[in-house]
Amino acid sequence: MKLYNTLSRRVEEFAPAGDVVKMYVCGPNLYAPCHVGHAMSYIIFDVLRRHLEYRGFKVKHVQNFTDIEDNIILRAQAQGVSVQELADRHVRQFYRDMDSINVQHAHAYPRASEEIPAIIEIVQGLLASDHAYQADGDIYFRVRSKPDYGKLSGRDLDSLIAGARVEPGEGKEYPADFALWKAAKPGEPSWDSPWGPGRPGWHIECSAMSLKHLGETLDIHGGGQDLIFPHHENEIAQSEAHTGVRPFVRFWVHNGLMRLPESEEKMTRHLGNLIPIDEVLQRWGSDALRIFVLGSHYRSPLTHSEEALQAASRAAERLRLAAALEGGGNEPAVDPEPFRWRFVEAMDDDLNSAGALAALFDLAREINRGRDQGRRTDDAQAALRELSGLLGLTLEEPAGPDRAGAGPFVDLLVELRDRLRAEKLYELADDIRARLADLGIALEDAEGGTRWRRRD
RNA sequence: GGCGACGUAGCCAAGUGGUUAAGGCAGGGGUCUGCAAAACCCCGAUCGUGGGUUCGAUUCCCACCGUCGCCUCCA
Repeated sequence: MKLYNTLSRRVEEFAPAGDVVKMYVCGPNLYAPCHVGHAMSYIIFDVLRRHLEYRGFKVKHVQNFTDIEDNIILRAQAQGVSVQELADRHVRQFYRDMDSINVQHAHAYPRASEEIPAIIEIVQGLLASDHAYQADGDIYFRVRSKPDYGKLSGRDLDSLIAGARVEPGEGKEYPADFALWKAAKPGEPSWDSPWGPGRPGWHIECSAMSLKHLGETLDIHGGGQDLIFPHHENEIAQSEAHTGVRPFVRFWVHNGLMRLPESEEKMTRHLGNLIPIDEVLQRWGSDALRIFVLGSHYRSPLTHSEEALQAASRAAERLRLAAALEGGGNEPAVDPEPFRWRFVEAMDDDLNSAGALAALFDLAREINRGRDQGRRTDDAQAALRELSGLLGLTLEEPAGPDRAGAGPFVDLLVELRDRLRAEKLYELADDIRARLADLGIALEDAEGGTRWRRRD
């Protein structure tokens, strides 16, 4: 398949270097719960993984948790709990969120706090090779020791410094140097090291964890576009300086960011302009969220909106009904293969999920048409379910937990209404239908009997 | 200020140097239905503005306008 590589700024033909695709995706900082922006990113990499597997590649997927860092330490102190406790709480929430949006679990979820020895080893190596230096117990990476520093984000050191946003920093030799290890301050969690008690800087954890779990060269390293600089730039510098192996990553893949219509700024936790994952799920369901996300290209920014989710929700219903409704007959079967071909071709083209979805909707129409014509549709419906699954769609009705338990009562009303209709008491029957519609229950009088389903 | 991305029908959004510019949602008409719904059929785009390259550009180049991202924690 073809995949855009941030490093080359081009779409390239993708294949793993070995027999397994080594894929590392930057995970969340555990200082707060994830929001739909995270969901967007993890859905996209989930779909990338599913497609690679469909294409016959074996994928090893690793995602980290950041559980040492300024924000999480501050939050824990503010809430009067340990960093560990706060992190654990958000890890549990993370797994619930991933399950609810049908994201396949990674094969490993390393945590920074559990990889300290590996981190220390790398820092030692960088010190020994003069790529790093010590200043008051802090260790900094010497950015000027890497002539190609800036190659991922497309910037040179002069313009970085001229940008004036770089903090000169206490003991730094050079303003753009970044911390590998920070000396402990009072009250902070710390670990023993050859340089005294301290904790790792932010970027080094990913270098250590990817090296340990996947090796010196990754096939794919993913994350949001906001991580390109400085995080991923610094990872490259550290990792390549440490191992001497180039490239650290063969394909850098970055997703566009989600934003809110009011602010038109990206959604991010420190701005507080965010929407929790479960809020979207409870209202619209997982399939609607995925159709919303996958309906545009993964590298484009996406604006969160009620209208877009509403539209995606209706679209999900369309696919669900096409896959589920029975009928048809023994006329020649509907052939799903042309649609499968279109689907795969779109996905192969830099993960064009919008094009793949379009193929799915066309297949749905073909199924519906075939059913009207008395043709066999079971194979086509099976294909629709299978291909939907490659996008992580369940084609199941959203749970709607607030109405749980209402089912039997709706059944009762529907049954009573059917008797009214049999008596031709249409006014009453229509009134029941209208009142149920107000409550979010849609009725359909089909030949085999009345169907009902939830609808906003 | 530096680097980068985007601007396609009412809304969301693919895509292509040249036959009819995907798909979803919303809307209008029709078929079906007791009436609806679902489904099916039909209907909508001078592709931000102005130049340029070309036999021909929405697609390539330049300028401008607008929006956004990174340059600081960030998916």
